Amino acid sequence: MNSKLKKNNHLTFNEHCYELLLKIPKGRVSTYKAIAEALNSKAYQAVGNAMNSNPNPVSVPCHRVVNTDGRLGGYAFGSDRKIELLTEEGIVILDGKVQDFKRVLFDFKE
DNA sequence: GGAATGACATTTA
DNA sequence: CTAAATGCCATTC
Repeated sequence: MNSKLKKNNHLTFNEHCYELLLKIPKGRVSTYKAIAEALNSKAYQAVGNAMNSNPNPVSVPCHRVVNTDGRLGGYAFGSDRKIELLTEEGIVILDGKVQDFKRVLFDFKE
C-alpha cells in the first residue's frame, strides 16, 4: 500500500469491476481481459483477484466472468456452481467451456 | 516499503 | 492442439 502515492480513487479496482459486472445482462458473460481493458488497465489477474475476495457474492454476478479462451476459469463457490448458474441463465457450457462464446460475450462498449 | 499471491493472458516448445 | 514458461497488475501479508 502506497501511503504517499495513493490515488484519490475512493473506489478500488475491484469496485470498478463490480460496476461493469452489474452492466452484464443475464444470459451473457464477459472476460477478465474485457473488464480490465474497460478500466483502461491490463490487470487481468487483478480483476480475478478482486473476485477472489468476493466481498459481495450475491450483489455482483461474478459467475458471468470467464477466461478469454471461453473457459470458466474458476469460482469461489466452486466451478460446478458456476456452470450451474450459467446454464440456468441460458448459456451452454460444454466440458467446462462456453459454447458460442462470442455470441454470449457482452461488450461494455454497447 | 517489500515479498508473496491469484477466479489471467500471451508466447514458445 | 496441448503443455509449460514468462509476464503483468492490483491487493494482501
